[in-house]
Amino acid sequence: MKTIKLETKQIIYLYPKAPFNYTFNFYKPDHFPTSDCLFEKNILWKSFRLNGNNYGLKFEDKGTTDNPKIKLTIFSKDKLSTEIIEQITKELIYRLNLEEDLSEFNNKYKNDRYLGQIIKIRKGLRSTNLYSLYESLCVYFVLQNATVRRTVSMMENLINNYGEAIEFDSNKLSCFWQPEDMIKTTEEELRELKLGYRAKFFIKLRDEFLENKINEEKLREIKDLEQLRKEVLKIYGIGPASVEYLLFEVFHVNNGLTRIPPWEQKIMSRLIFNKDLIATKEILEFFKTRHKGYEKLAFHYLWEDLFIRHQEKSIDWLAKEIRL
DNA sequence: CATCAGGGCCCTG
DNA sequence: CAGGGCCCTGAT
Repeated sequence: MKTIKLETKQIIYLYPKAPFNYTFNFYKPDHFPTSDCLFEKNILWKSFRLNGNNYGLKFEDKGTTDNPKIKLTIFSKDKLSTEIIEQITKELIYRLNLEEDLSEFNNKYKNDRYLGQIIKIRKGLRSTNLYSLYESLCVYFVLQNATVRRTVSMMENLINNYGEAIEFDSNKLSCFWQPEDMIKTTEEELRELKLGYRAKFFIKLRDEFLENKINEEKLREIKDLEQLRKEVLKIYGIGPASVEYLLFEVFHVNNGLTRIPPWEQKIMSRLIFNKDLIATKEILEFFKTRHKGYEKLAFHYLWEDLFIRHQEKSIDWLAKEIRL
């Protein structure tokens, strides 16, 4: 894997719509570890690919929850044109969901028995995702039917074989591969990388992106939730479980929770009902009645808060559910 | 040494 | 719409 040094710097500032909690929107202890980002001392370094170019992003908090301001340093090989900077900015505003107005949600549930305390310390938490649609889909593939260790191993195999590495701001990070990096890749080759039955998903996904049959821009324009769901479910390898992640993380849809996968079921059973296992129907009903219109976002608040608390001080029952 | 479920999905009948 | 097959791994 070749390493590209990015030494040109460009600083810009991003102003998210308040409330926006910097730390809890960038610090994600629930995500499986990947070598494409690094979070330390409230700074996030992330490799970033746009239109075939590699960039290094460095995010720093320069504001408050009610008056948010993010300092972004873009590292690149060559000096960036104004157009490119605008393009990157626009893309980040979408992916980080910076224009989402959460005041109504945070106000509505500030006294909610389950969300109230969380909102108090983490208001402004929202659906954010620095990955492109293609990159997100690849992540959902390797999450399927696998525990953390296997997911990590599949991801590292893919990055080491098809990705690159960049060095910027004294950090070395790996970069996600893009569809064109897999142009000569065969299913057999992917099977050797221990991707198993998922191998054919990657081949089909590459082809559909290269033929522009999957177009992220066009999908973003679909405002009707059920139509969007129907459209993304057509993607080979994406079923009812992955589509829930996709709608919330990639397209920032806050409502419409329809399915709770087994692992989430166990954790929510304990967290909300203090029981070993509650029927998914009952969990869905919980969000539907209490947080109508914000089911997924409410789920996200509970989930993120739990994992942040776990990171700060280990929660025994949760530690047992995180299978390596 | 087997057998099996696991942060699911596709295909068949 | 139910159920079998699929890849690999660690647990039992």
